[in-house]
Amino acid sequence: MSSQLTPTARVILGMLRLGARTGYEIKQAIDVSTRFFWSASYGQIYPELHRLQERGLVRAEPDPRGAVRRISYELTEAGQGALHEWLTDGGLHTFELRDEGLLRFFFGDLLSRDEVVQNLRAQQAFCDHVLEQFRGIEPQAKTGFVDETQVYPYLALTYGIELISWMRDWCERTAAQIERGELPSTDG
Amino acid sequence: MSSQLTPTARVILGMLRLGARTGYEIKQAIDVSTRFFWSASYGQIYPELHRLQERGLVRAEPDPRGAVRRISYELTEAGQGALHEWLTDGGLHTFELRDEGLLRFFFGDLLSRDEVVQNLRAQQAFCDHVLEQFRGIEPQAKTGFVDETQVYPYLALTYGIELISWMRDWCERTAAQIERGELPSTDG
DNA sequence: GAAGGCATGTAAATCGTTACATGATTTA
DNA sequence: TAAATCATGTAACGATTTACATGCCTTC
Repeated sequence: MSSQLTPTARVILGMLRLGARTGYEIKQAIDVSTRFFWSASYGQIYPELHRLQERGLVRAEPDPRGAVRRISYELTEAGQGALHEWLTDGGLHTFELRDEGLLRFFFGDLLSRDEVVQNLRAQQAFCDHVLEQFRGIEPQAKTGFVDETQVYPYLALTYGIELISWMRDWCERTAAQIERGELPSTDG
Repeated sequence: MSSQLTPTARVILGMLRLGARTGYEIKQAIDVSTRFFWSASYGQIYPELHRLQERGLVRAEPDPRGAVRRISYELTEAGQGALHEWLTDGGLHTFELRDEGLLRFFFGDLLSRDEVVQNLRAQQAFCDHVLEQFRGIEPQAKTGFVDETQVYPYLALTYGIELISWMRDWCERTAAQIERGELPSTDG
């Protein structure tokens, strides 16, 4: 068994350890960094913070910054232990992909050549869109998302950029091949 | 709005169109093909088939092959229409990734250099494992998963092989860089 | 005759998103 | 003063996995 931490607990503890303090800050950090491979919504974050507190993995205290009601969290010893244990347990890890573009491509035999090409162009455009988002994030990532002492978030971003670039290229290459008639298509 | 079809309905209709007949056959087809980017379990497939029948997208009839109780489905006109509509609606499509290895890497600043390298090696081993599975599928894919007239399922498989190979390479490259000390690490 | 695969299904639990509700503060 | 943003939360819904239940058929 790999870890007692729920999926959302894993990002939460990690983000707290990197310097995020409130549920709101955790969500912000996720939205500019891990959301492409590990997302979470308020509907998960706030209840999970309560559960983590009950389990003694985080400590909560009202945060007096400004006058807005705000709750700050930090890891307890047990929380740091659980986080480190998860980060180093060699066990099997979640790897899930849900790619509707690829599913459509898989069913390409049910489409005309033109329709397949159109779908590939749409996927390519989607990749371009994601790459734009990534490049918008780059400056923040270089100086650290949560505070300025981290380097791995930026490396993870470059991974994302290279990966999506590869996908984009594949779409382009494949669409071109189909247009040139190098790959068949059955019907419409 | 992209499509009235639930995620599971999309594979089901597609697989039926490619030649699968029963819920069992659909599940088998998924498990050797789309499951890496679009999976489904019996707990979804059977209820969804009932719902699709109620909506008039599939037609059911008892299948007399052998003596085992067995229910065959085929697409109705409406079902074929809905499938084709989904396959060609240019709208936004689901693209979701959940990658725990990458999340661990993202939190690499919380680990020692050695621990990060170990994680990367584990990810690399995971990629090797997936590639083995893919290569085991290759012969079936060449001759078609559901029947022998399709070519796109095989192309989707080669996509998967190239993609995972790229990931594997990245793990290797990055682990080597970290070992050579070209990338820093904060702590343990 | 036992084991394993074929075949269909349900119930419970988990996980996750979306929409909603509330209220304070900051900025235009 | 209106709009946007900060900040916390809940309820409803939808999607998915897992475990269970059943029974037939084939092979050893």
